[in-house]
Amino acid sequence: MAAESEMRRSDPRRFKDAMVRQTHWAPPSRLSCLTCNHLGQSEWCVLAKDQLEEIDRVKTVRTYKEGEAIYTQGEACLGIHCVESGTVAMRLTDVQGNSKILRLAQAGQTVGYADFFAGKGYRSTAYCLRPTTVCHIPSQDLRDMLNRCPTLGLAFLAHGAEDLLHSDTTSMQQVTSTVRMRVSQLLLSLKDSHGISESDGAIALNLPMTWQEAAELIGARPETVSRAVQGLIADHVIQVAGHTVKIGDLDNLLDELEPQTA
Amino acid sequence: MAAESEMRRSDPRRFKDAMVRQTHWAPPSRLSCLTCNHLGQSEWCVLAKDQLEEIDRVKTVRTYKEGEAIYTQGEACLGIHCVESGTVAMRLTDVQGNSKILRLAQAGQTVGYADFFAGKGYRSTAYCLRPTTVCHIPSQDLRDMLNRCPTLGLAFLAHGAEDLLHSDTTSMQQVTSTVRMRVSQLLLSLKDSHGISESDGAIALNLPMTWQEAAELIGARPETVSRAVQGLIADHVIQVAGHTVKIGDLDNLLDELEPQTA
DNA sequence: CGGTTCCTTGATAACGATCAAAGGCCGTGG
DNA sequence: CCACGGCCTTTGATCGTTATCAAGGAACCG
Repeated sequence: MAAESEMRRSDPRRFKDAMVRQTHWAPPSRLSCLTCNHLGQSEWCVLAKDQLEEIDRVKTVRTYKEGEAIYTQGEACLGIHCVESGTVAMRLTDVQGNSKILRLAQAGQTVGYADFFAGKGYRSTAYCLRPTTVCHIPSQDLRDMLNRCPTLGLAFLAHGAEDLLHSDTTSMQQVTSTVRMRVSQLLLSLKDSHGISESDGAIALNLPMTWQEAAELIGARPETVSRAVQGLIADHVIQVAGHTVKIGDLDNLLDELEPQTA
Repeated sequence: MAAESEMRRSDPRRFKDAMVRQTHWAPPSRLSCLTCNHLGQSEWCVLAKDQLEEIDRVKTVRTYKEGEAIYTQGEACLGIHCVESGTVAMRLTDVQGNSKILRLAQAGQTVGYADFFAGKGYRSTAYCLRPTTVCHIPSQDLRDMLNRCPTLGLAFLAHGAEDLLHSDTTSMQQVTSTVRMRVSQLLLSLKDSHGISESDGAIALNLPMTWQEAAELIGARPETVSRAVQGLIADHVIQVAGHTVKIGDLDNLLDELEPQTA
C-alpha cells in the first residue's frame, strides 16, 4: 500500500507545478529558529533566545519531495516536526483500509506533537503534498526543553485545543452540509495560505493537492467532488484549470455555505 | 433555545430512571481529591499530596440535575470541571442551529480543559445526561498550579491527544460506516462505563441518554437510529426495553462492525 | 508512443433525510 | 383519579444526496 501511494504521488503534472513554485529558497542547512519567519505563529515563540539556539543545535532539517512521508502510522514516535515551508497532510488509515486526510499543516505549524504527547507511536501518517522543509526535534531534547520551559507545554496545549476545535467543527460539517458546501468551505479555508489576489480583484488558488485528495479531506468520493466542482463551475462561482482555482467573486463562494439559496 | 432544551430534558420517564439509579451517594461537600476513586485515571494523579490538598481548598463541588448545563457555549471560561460521578455530554451548536454531541465524559474525566487552554471562552456546552457531581477548579488557581507543577500541563496534553485521536477516529467512522454500524459501535463503547454483566453472560446496558441524543452523538437522525435499532433487535443482536439494552452475545455486536457479513 | 494516474461523465442503487402521523409514557393539573 | 399535554419513539412513504460501477478521455513521463 505504501508502494501504491508512492506511485500515485508521482503524477507528472503536479511535479511540474511544484517545480515552478520553487522559486525563493534558502539552503536547508542554514535555517535557524532565530530567523524563522514563522516563529511568531508557532509554539516556539515562547522560548528565550538561548533556548532557541539550543533547538537549533539539536534539530535536524530535511527537505522532502512531494509525496514523501515525514512519518508513518504505526511507527514509534521519535520526535516532532516543525514545517518550515510546504504543505503536509495527515492521513489516517483504519484496519479495513479506508483512509482519510484528517487535516493539513502549513508552514509554521508543528506536526506529530499530539502523538508525541500521547506516547503511543504515530497514529497517522504525515506526508508532503508539496516539496516541504521540516525541522525535526528529537523526543529527548524536546522532553528536556519542556522541563526547562513549562510554558512550551502550555503553548502546545493551546495548539492542541485549536486542532480539537477544528476537528469538532469539521465533524459537524460532515454531517450537516453537502459535498458542494464542503468543497466551497475547503476552497475558502485554503484561500489564506494558497491564494493570490489578482489585479481584477479575483483570487487565484493553487490547490496543494489533487482533487482526489481533496475528496479524502472532506470525506467524500472523488466522483462526487468532481461533480460538485463542475456544478460550481457551471454556476460561475469558480473557474478551474488543473489545480488552479479562480474565484471571481468571493461572495458567491460564501453564499454556497448558506443552506438553501440560489 | 436554552429554554427549549431545558423543557426537552424534563422527560418524566428519564427522571424516574435517574432517581432509581441514585443509590450510593456521599454528600458532595465531603469529597476530597485525596480519596477520589478516579484519581488514578485522571490528570490530577501527577500532583503531590499537598498539591491535591490545595486543590481541595480552592475547588467547588456541585451536583447537577439531569439536563443541567455545567457551562454553556459562548460563555467566558472560568475554570475546568472534573466529573466525580455521572455522565456529561459536550454539545456543539453552529450558527444555523444544527447541534451535535461531540463526546461524552464519564466519572474521572475533566471537561472544559481544551477551552480553558485555548483561552477563548467555552466553545461547546457541557450538560449532564445523568445526575452528576462535578468539582470546579477556578482558572486562576489552575494557572497557579500549572506554574508550580509543569507535569500537570503534560498530563492535560496527553488527555488532549487522546480526545483528538478519538475525534479523528469518529470522524472517520462517520464517513466509512453505516448508521447501524455506528449504533453498534456506540453500544460497545458504552459497555465498559454503563454495562452490567448478568448471570447468563449477557450484558445489560443502561443508556445514559435518549435515543435522540444517541442520534446526535453518532451524527444521524432519530428516525434513522430508531430503524437501525429495530433492525438490530429483529436480527437478535440486542434486546431493548426503554433505555436498557441487553446484549445477549457480544460477538454478534462485534460482527456488526465488519463491513459486509451476515 | 505506451503506460499510469487523475479527472470526467453516465447510469444505477442504496442509504439516510425528510415529511407525516400515530402511539406510549408519565408528570401535571383539574 | 382521570384527562391533558409534552416529549420521545416508532413506523410508513417518499425524495435526495451520495456511493458505486463502469468507461472514456486528458495529461504527461519515460
